[in-house]
Amino acid sequence: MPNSSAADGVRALAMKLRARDAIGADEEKVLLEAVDEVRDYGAGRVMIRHGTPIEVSTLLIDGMAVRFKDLANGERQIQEIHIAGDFVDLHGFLLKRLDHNIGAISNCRIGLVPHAKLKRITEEYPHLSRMLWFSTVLDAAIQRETILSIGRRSAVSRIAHLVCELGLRLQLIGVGDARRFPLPMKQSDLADATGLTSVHVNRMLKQLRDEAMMTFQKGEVVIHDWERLVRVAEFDPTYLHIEREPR
Amino acid sequence: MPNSSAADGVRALAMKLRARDAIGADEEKVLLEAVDEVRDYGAGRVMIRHGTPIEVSTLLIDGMAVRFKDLANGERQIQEIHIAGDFVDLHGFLLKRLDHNIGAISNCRIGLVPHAKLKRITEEYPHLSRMLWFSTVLDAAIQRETILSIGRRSAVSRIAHLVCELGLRLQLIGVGDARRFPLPMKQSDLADATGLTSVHVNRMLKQLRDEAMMTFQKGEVVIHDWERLVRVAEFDPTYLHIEREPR
DNA sequence: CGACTATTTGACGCCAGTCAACACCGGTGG
DNA sequence: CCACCGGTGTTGACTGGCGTCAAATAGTCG
Repeated sequence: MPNSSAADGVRALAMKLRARDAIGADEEKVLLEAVDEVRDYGAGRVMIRHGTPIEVSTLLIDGMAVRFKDLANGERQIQEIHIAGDFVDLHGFLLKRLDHNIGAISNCRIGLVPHAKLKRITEEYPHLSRMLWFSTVLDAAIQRETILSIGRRSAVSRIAHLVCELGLRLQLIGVGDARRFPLPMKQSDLADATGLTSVHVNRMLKQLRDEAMMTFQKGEVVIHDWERLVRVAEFDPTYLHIEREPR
Repeated sequence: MPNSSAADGVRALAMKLRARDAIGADEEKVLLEAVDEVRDYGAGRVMIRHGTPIEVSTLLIDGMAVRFKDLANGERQIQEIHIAGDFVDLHGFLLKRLDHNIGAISNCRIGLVPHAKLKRITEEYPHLSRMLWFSTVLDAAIQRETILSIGRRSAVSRIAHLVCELGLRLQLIGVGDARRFPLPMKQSDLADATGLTSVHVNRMLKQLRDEAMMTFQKGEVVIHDWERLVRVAEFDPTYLHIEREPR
């Protein structure tokens, strides 16, 4: 299990937000104080099940988690991939119950933030509230790009795009670099995230490897030709809104 | 062009929100006062182009609009369909520039709300702010369901699902009923919304017609067998969060 | 070493895409 | 009133990208 603390999770969140606007030390402190409890989940576990009323939101402190839904025939669709510093179900503060599941891809450590504390933040810290709001609309932007990927991009392109996005998001919280980063997903997870089958994901990964663009082995992505990967993915990071603006 | 007023748009928004929580007359008034200007756009026009910095948000007063992105090869993906009462780019308040385009499907009338006024709302009306926040996370929930549709549902199922969702959303704002509602989209629009081609959309519509589930002609949907349509779509409206809760 | 899970590869099938022709419909102008 | 026209919808024949099925290989943990 990870050995990070709530402070590490909040730090990752702050890094992510600071790429978009200034966050004061006081605001970071408010966030840290909002974390009530820390929990661990093993890889593969479902951390939150859809439909259950919730009164806390979940900050991912360490590990990789996903939001997903299942269909009756057992097919699964991953709707967003989350990394440390992501407030996985902050939207649950408004929704009161989730419409999807949240699963641990790798071993995960999470911090629980009671909605009562979030409510107090909305009443007392307007700017911080807006930044939390921002983080939910950023998630939505990422999900919209996923709609484009799955709806219109080819299989190779979808995988390339997913890799570009995750590489960039991980860099923002100080994990990995432009050429190499950890990705603890199975090929079947990638399939569920891209709307493909694991067999076809495997074929596309081979293609990307054969064409010397990138390698994905043993939970690590190595990018050999970022330029070409970006071109194949039609990756345009605008939707990640990496710009410091007063928000 | 439509002949509705800003008040009609705000009323639709209030109806939509009141299906999820109580909204006071005072709060509705604040919303109405936030609308600065009303504009019309003809069907097919692009109302907001991605990338341009924005300082107002757009309330759809009348008509049908979509968020969409294009790929280099000219393919288009519609990411969400909007109806009267939808705050089409409320998230632009936080994002400062949009990462997608907003287009008018039918003739549209919109109300412009300056971000300065939204900011004041976040500082003075916490509950209303949370409801606006809610409406952005509701959009995100709808977009997540779209990811599931496009990623894992069959072609017929995607179209059936889209129809079920729109029927329900329109009912909430008092348009149409459970058996019949207006849908001013072309088959090619449906294709762009479902990640299919217009030819295949046509075939699936024929199938739904032949099996006496629903008809879509001349901009109107008539549902003949709601039960069966829901089953084909695997439509579960939980994700629309139609429950009054203190938020 | 053995059991299990994940990855890899090949052969084959099908759902949806492509291409193309034709029908329909409302609008416009002679 | 009809000829024409552009946009949209409809249909058929054919193609192809990705899915399915299945078996072999590699990696992991006891």
